[in-house]
Order: sequence, then C-alpha cells, then structure tokens
Amino acid sequence: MQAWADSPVEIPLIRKLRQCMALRVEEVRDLGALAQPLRRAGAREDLAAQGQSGSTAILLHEGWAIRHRTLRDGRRQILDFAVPGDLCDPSRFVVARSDFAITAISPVVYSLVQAADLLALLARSPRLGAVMWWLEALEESFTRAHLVAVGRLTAYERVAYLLWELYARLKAVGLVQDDAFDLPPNQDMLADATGLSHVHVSRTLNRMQREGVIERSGRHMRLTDPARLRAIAQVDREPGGPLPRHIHDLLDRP
Amino acid sequence: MQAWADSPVEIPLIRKLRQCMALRVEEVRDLGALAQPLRRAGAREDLAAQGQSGSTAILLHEGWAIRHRTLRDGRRQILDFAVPGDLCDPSRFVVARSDFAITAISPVVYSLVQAADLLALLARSPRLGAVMWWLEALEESFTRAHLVAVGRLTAYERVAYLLWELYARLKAVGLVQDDAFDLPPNQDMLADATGLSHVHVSRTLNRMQREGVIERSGRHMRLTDPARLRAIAQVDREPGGPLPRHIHDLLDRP
DNA sequence: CGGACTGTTGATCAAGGTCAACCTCTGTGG
DNA sequence: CCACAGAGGTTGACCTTGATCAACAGTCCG
Repeated sequence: MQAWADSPVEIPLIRKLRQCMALRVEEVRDLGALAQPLRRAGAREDLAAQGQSGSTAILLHEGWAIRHRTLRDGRRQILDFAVPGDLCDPSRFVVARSDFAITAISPVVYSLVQAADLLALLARSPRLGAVMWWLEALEESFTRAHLVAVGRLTAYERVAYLLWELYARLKAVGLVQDDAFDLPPNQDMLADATGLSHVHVSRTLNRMQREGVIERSGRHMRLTDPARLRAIAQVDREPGGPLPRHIHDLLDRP
Repeated sequence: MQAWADSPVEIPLIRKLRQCMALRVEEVRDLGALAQPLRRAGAREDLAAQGQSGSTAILLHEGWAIRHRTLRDGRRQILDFAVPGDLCDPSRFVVARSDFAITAISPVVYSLVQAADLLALLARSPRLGAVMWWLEALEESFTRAHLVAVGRLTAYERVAYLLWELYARLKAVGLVQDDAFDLPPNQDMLADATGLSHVHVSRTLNRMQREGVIERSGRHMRLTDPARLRAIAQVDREPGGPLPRHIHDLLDRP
C-alpha cells in the first residue's frame, strides 16, 4: 500500500487536477473525502456489472480496470482502460441501466462516489465543476479517437494509438517515468480494445519492438520514440494541456 | 420550409424533450429562444471545422449533418450523424480546439447556442438540466455501441447496427413513419461510419433487402422487420425510454 | 448532349483471423 | 527439489472477410 492510502488527501485524482490548476486547501480536503471509505477488489472482479443500475460512480485510486461490453456469444469490446485517478463514469448518475461493465484487471483500490456528494462538492467549488467538465470532455475526445482508430486505422496504427493513449493517460497522473510505464493488461485485452486478435497483437508488438519504437520486458513498457509512435497513431495534437481560459468565466459567477 | 420555422417555438428539440417530460410554457419559450437567429447552410458546408475553437454548440433544426474526423491521407471516420433536434456538442464549450468537424450533408437549418445562454436556461429550470444531462448520457451510449459495432461486429451486423441507431434517433424526434424514414447520406458516408468500403456497403444493403430486413427506393428506407434488425445488430435493449425517477431529485433542490 | 454523382457488379488481392503447436514463467503441491 | 498445471506469449500454416480496382448503368442537371 502506498503513502496516500494512509493520508487519504493525496489520491491520484488530486494529482491529476493539480496539473490543471492550483487547488485550495478546502478543495483538497473535499476531494479527499470522496475517497472514503476505501474499497479493495482483486483482478477479474466486477466493480459494476452490465445492466446494473446505480447512482454511484467509481473513483479509482490504484490498479487498473476495464470498461467493456461483452456480447452474448463472447465477443468483447473494451471501451477503455481505467487507470488511477479516473472517475468512471458520472453518466451512471442519470442512467437507469448501464450498457457496459467495469472489471478490475489487477488488484484495485477504489471508492464509490454518490451523485449527491459530487454535486454538493461542485456547488461549493464551481472551479472544480469547470475542471471536471473539462476532464469529461477530454474523456470523450479519447473515445472519439479510439473510434477513429478502430474504424479507419491499420492494425499497426491501432496498436500504436492504444499505447499512445495509455501513455497520455498515465502521464496525467504521474505514472510515467522516463517514457516507461507498467502495463497490466494482457494481449487478449489489448486485442479486445483494438478490435484485433491476440495473435495479431503479438505479431504487431514484436514488429514495433524490432523497428525500435518500443521496448518491453514482462509488464514493463517503454516508448523509445514517443514522437514517432504518435505519428504512426495519426494523432495530431497532444491531448490535455493547460485549461482554457474561458472555462472559469462560464461557472464562476452565480 | 416547415411550419415551425415561422413559429420558432416548436423546434425538433422541443418535440424530443416532450417525449421525456411535460414542458412548462416558460420552458418552451426559453428553448424556442435558443433557435434565434435561424441560420441556413447547404450540403457539404462545414458548420464547424476541425481544430476550430469556439464556445458555441450547434443546434440542428432541419436537415442532416455528420460529425467526422478526416486524417491527412484522406481516410475519414464519421463519428455519428446529427439529425434534427440534436445539440452537437456542448463539450465544445470547455475545449480549446475541437478534434473533429461538423459538416452538413443536406441543406440544413440550425442555430448557434452560446454556453452562457444555455447555462442561464438550465439555472432557471434545473429539470431541463437533468433531462439534457440524460440526453447527453444517451449520446454517449450511442457512441459506445458504435465503437462495439466497429470493433467487434461483422460487416452485415455493423450496417444493421447503423440503421438501427438512425431509426432510434429519428424516432425520438418523430421522423419515422410506419418504420420508414428518409436517409440522406450516400453509401460513401455509410461506409465511413461503419469502417467499411462503399462497395461492401452496397453489397451488404442488397443482401439485407434480399433477406427481407429492409426495403429501399432512393433515399427512402423502410425497416420491414425492426426486431430482426435489432437482433442482427446485437442490441439488447431499446435506448431511451422514460426518464428515470431519481434524476429529478438530483437537481431539483437548491 | 455531356458530365458529375451515385450505386452495382465482377475479378482479384491482401490484411488480418483462425487453428494448432510449442515455449516460458510462475505458482503449487507432493 | 521436482512434477505438473495453467496462463500468457510466440510462431507457422492456412483461410476468410472485406478491400481494391475497374467497368458500367441510372439519374439528375446545366
């Protein structure tokens, strides 16, 4: 267990928000309160099931999960990977029954966030509301890029895109060091995220390594040439970046 | 031009909302005000460009548009089709530069909605805020289903899914009569939405017709067996439906 | 009448799927 | 300490889906 688990104020979500704006003490305290109580689950455990209702979102603090939809005949599409700091997903607040499931793929630490609690927090700090809205928009843009990748890119490009997206997500919560990160999903999952077969994912990753774009050993992944990877993935712009100025104006007045 | 264009209160968005809840007179009036001033554009005109900033959303009243991303080498992915009553898309409010474009594919009537105006309206009527939030969640669920279709369904199933989605969207604004509707996009666009080639879309539509699932003539499309189409598309549940009870509780208190 | 746009059909091809064998780890129990 | 099982990854052989290329037909429009 890491340091923040004992002092619950420094959850990864806070690390992520700090990269966008300076947080006030009360804000940090309120956000930390969302992490109470901490829950744990092992790999392969469902955090939320397909078809389940519920007005709670899942706030992930440690470990990875997948958001996925599995068809009756077993075909599975992974919508995206949830990493520490992710709030997946607030739209559950308003929906009667969710059409996908959230499943841990490594041991996880998380908490359940009630709609009412989050709304109360946002009412107290409209600034936070603006940033969270912006983070939601960023999520949507990842989903769009994912759709473009699966619909129109070749296998090689798709895998490049997936690695690029994970790299970007992890960097936002400080889980990338020296362009390297831990990659818990197995090749079956990478396949179900990219719409490929696991055999082809294996071949593709090997090719990328041969061509000097990545380096792997076990679950350790290093991007030896991030710029080239990004170009292969057909991504034009870095995601995220600083918070646009005009956001604050939207919500700061009463 | 249709009747509502002269009396701007009955825009399709209002028709859509009425299917979820009974609207109050002030709400109808406020919503109608969003349609001022009306703008027009011809087929192939961009309503919003890729990479463009802007704190305005586009509210479509008549005609169809596509939300799409086009790569430098010309490959294009259509994210979805916008039909009358759609507000595409509010996340532009908070994003510095959009990563996709919105282009009319038939003559359209639309208006630009300012973030401030919409927020003011929602502040006046939290009920509307709840429904709009819910409609946004519904949009996201369409996007997820689209991703599943493109990533894991066969060509035949994908085309079935697309037709099913359009059918559901159009029904929500009363543009389906007798399981039939007008389908402005050409087969090139259907291909770019499904991740197929236009040749294969042609073959697939012919097969569906041969097998008695659809009937076509020109831009007119009829689903001769909607239930079967839905099954082919691997869709379990009808989308939309009545508004969940607990939504109102979320926003109705101060 | 000629040209753009759209859809249809046939012929051929290639990207990626499927099947199967095998290998390497890692953990487990005797 | 070794035998074994199970999961994950790799590789080769073969096959299928859907892409590509190309010709042609219908329709709309100036």
